[in-house]
Amino acid sequence: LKTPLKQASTSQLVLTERQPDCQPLTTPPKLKETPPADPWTPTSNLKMLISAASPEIRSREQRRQLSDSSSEVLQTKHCLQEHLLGDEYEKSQPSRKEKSLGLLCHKFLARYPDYPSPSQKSYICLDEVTEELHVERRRIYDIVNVLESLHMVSRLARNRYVWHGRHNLPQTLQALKKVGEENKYIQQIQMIKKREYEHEFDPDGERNEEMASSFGSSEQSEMSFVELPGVEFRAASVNGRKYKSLRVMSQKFVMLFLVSTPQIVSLEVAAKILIGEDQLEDLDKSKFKTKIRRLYDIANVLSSLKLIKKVHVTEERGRKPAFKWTGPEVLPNTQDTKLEATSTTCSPPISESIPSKEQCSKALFPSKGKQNFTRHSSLIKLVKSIENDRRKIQSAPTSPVKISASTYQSLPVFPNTIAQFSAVTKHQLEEQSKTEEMQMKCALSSPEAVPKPEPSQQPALSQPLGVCPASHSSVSPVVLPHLQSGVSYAIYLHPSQAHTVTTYSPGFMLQPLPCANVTGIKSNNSKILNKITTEEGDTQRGPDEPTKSLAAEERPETKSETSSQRCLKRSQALPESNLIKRRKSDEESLDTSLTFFPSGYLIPLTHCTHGNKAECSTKEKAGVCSLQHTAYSSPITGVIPMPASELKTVNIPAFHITPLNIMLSPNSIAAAPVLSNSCLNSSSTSSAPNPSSSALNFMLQHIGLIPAGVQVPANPVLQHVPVSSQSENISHSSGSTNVQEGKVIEFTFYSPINESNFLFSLQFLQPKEPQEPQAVTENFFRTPGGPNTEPALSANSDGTQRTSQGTLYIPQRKLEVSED
DNA sequence: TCCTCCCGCCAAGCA
DNA sequence: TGCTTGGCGGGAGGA
Repeated sequence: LKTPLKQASTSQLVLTERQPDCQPLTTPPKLKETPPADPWTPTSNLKMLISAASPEIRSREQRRQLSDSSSEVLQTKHCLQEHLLGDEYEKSQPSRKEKSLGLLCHKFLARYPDYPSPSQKSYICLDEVTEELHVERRRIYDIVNVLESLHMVSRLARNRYVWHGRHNLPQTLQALKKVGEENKYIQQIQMIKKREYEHEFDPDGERNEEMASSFGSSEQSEMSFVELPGVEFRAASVNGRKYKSLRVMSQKFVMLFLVSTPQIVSLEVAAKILIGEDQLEDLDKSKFKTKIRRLYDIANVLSSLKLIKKVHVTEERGRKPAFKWTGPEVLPNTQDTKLEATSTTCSPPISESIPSKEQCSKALFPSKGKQNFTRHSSLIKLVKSIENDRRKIQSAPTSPVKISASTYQSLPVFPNTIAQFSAVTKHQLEEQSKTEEMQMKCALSSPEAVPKPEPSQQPALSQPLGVCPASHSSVSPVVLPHLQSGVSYAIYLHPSQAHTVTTYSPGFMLQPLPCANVTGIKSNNSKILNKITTEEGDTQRGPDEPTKSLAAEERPETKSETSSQRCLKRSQALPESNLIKRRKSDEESLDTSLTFFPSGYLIPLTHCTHGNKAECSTKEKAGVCSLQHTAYSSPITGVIPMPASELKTVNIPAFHITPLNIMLSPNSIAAAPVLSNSCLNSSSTSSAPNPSSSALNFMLQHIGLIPAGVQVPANPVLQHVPVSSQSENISHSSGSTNVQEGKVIEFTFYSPINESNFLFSLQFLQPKEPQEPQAVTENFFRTPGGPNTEPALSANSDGTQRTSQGTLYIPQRKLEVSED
């Protein structure tokens, strides 16, 4: 409500302007001329009193007042002040509760449906809202920012937002929970509580230092904004303030609830964590108070959303205000791939809702920004650690086992593993780019977060794919001799891309990488690559713009495209074009034909699953995959499980297959399978390290091909089938002697879990005809049916065993999944 | 007295 | 240069 007090403040300004001789803080002189429409009579006076007592009447009256000239409002105001002196006047003012942000948020939410029809997008005009709710714009920002953090609204343009309602809430909460787990909030909360006990009588003493160390150990220094596919955060202004944005605070506040058990978070703890993430060295009282203020703001909005409610917790030190989560229960992350957690710094400030492919391509790289890329020791350590953890679990009795904080982190929460994997990969990639040597490696990832569905429920391939054979001779996945039936995975790579990944042997991994373009990455572009990589690592901004532009370019016009997206597209048309221009300019300045695609991310192929054929079919045709689909596949790897009954095209988001540098010990070569394929370079085999058995076992375990704890023999037998395939369909023929386009390397291994053999194959495809960078970009993301694309995925069944076969096609890259 | 949080200043940055 | 956005903290109402 635009309260009389508010009007007073406004009126004073106006009065000062219009009546320079009138002091703002003094009671204005009684107006000699009363408004003709509302003469100041005893009746009107009574009316005013009633209005003041009744918010509804007052609101109506205030609306009328707003329609009047400001001078009239002033006059009424001043008259009221004169007639209601002292306490009377104060009593006429609405109480603070009536002006609370929570109540205002209620009013705000009442304007929009919880679940708006996609066809009826609600647009929020801040001017209208502020006028109708009679509040300052500033207050609306507070509400909108929190709502935006939950993806209930998204900024469309200046002064304009789109109302999404609660459609995105489950996904958002799941994403937040995931990120919260990764951010080790549980440990932080425990640490803070521990500190409170230890320093009960030393509130200021050494706590800061210890807090800093505890937070520093987890390196949670960056605020990030968790995004959802299709609901991209578009900061009004890309500036440093966004790191302290109410949005980010809101998300992190919610994370605390989602990871806590019970889901009660005190403001004090929340503030400390937020401060700890923000500035460890400034744990002063004023900052703490400010944080608390903001948390109250957020809490008010969340309370209005009925996501939390105020409670009090009584501890040794007294009664503390806290909030309890009353929102929907967020189940364990079984569909992480639907979610996205991206640092705000990575968020294109002007991109519109980056849909499907691009979003998907990001999704496997859960937030936390650059620390993901800077904090790591080595993959070997990681793998060993995970293996040890797994062994602990495997060997543990059924009774609960106390897990240390560190163990906890790496163990049950697979996304952490992936994130660290990615961090390692990222880091190593940077080094790769510096040395201008890259080599394909085999990698994979992706443990099943949930029990694998029954075959009846999941008739097709359920194993996540993520493994792909290396392009080089040094590459050698584990292969077992059992070839009863096989599942083949093939990743088709553009030769020009393949030749750029030659340094470190083993593997691929879907990971963030400013990489690849249709024309390939030239070796002499390492500087460029390095530059971009560095930018990404340091600021997370390097790949932003390409991401945005590409996302915009790839965005298909589909039925699924919401009106808001269209509107957004319109509103973003200019920025996008600017980005394109800028990118083209950059390309020109770099004197390279390369088109750097946005930083890729592990792809949530679950986005593109086939779970709902009817639902997906139209979108698939248009190149858009529903993000709502339940996925059978790994959230990490590139597997697209395909029920045999759904032999049809499935589009997948664009993703990047990039080399994963697995730090391998030289002796791991001994464990490498023997590659007899002549197309493999034997010298590379010996010169480049191969995946250690532990690493391979880790990977195989995580893609669900072997049970945890089971070790694949270190001397697998590789069976490869030379394949020549210039076409984009899989065919088998003789191989050649070089790793060139059209060459296929295949190998198999037996999965005791699936009781079937898996055949992995790698093929290099003939590049498409050169195109202009601009066009290339378009083509890269062109949806199936486009000139350079073909059905992304197909599958079939032989009826004898779980069988699926599919070809995941990415321009210049092709991933085939087949299972016999 | 402390909790709660309204309120609006004012800076950043966009158009 | 004006406007939008939103960080920030004073300070007042409420418990």
